Amino acid sequence: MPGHESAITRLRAAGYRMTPQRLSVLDIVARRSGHIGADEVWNLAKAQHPYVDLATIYRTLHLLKRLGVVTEVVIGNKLHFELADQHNRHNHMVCSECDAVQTLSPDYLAEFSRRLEQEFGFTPDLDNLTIGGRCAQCCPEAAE
Amino acid sequence: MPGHESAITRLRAAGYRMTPQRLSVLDIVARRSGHIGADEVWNLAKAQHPYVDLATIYRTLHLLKRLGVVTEVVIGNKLHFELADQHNRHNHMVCSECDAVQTLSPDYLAEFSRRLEQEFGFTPDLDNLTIGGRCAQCCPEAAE
DNA sequence: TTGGTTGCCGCAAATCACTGCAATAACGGC
DNA sequence: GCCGTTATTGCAGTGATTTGCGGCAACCAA
Repeated sequence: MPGHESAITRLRAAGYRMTPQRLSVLDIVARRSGHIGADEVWNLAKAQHPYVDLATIYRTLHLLKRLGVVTEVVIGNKLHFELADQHNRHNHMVCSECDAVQTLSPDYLAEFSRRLEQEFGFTPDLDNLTIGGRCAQCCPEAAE
Repeated sequence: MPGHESAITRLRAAGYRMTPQRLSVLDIVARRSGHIGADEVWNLAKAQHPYVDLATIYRTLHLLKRLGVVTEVVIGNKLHFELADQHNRHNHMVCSECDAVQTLSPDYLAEFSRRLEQEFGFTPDLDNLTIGGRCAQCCPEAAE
């Protein structure tokens, strides 16, 4: 529930309209602690509002992402989203074998990010950065 | 042309068979300096071998990626591939606005990678890591 | 409240990537 | 060179996400 007001304000300020569909999506993502798949958002949204289209879910999630209200996590071949909490920013490490997700403090990326900006003028989108690789359990090293 | 031999050897050593389709894909990616889209690989492959299926292209590219022969670059919502050159490793920074691609020395990520491995046992797949963000031209800062 | 503007939604189709399965062909052994 | 084993291919879906379009409704101004 909290976070809605500021998100609605931000939406309006940017010239967007508030609709029941957008409220539903916002509410669903906000209630969930942690990431949630687009399909799951859709299922929950349909319960509140029978004829919501999946395309609307995606468009809304992308809009909220652009506004910085939610962040995107790439897990396997699916997109997940979670409420962007300024007080608890974090990145994700996703295992390409087992899809396990670990969170990571952005402090680990601060120095790297600073250099990209200074040396290349490139502003990395750290909020939505997912790092792929192998977790400790699936690491080839552990298998041998 | 160069790079084929070692790739073929590696394929055989791992118990895979060499087929005309795989040779085509390998040849196409090797001739191209820089990244190439899966659809473009397909078009070029069809010229050499009329009935190649797109599924075969994807399967072959994924196989070559697993063997470390090619690396993957995510550009927009499409996958691109390029020959993995051990003497010229690099990462990619892709602008989410204009899809411009810049290369980046992996040195920038070395320290970061080392910490992930030491502190979490997580082995990031740096060879296939694409960093999204805004390039200098598209950066919001530059617009204001 | 009403009317006009214009952004948003549902629908359908397109796109890109991937998978299951039966037929095919590569490769080692004879 | 021929044969059998079995990895690989082509084909025909399936899954996830995106886009075009016409109608609808949120919002602003009067």
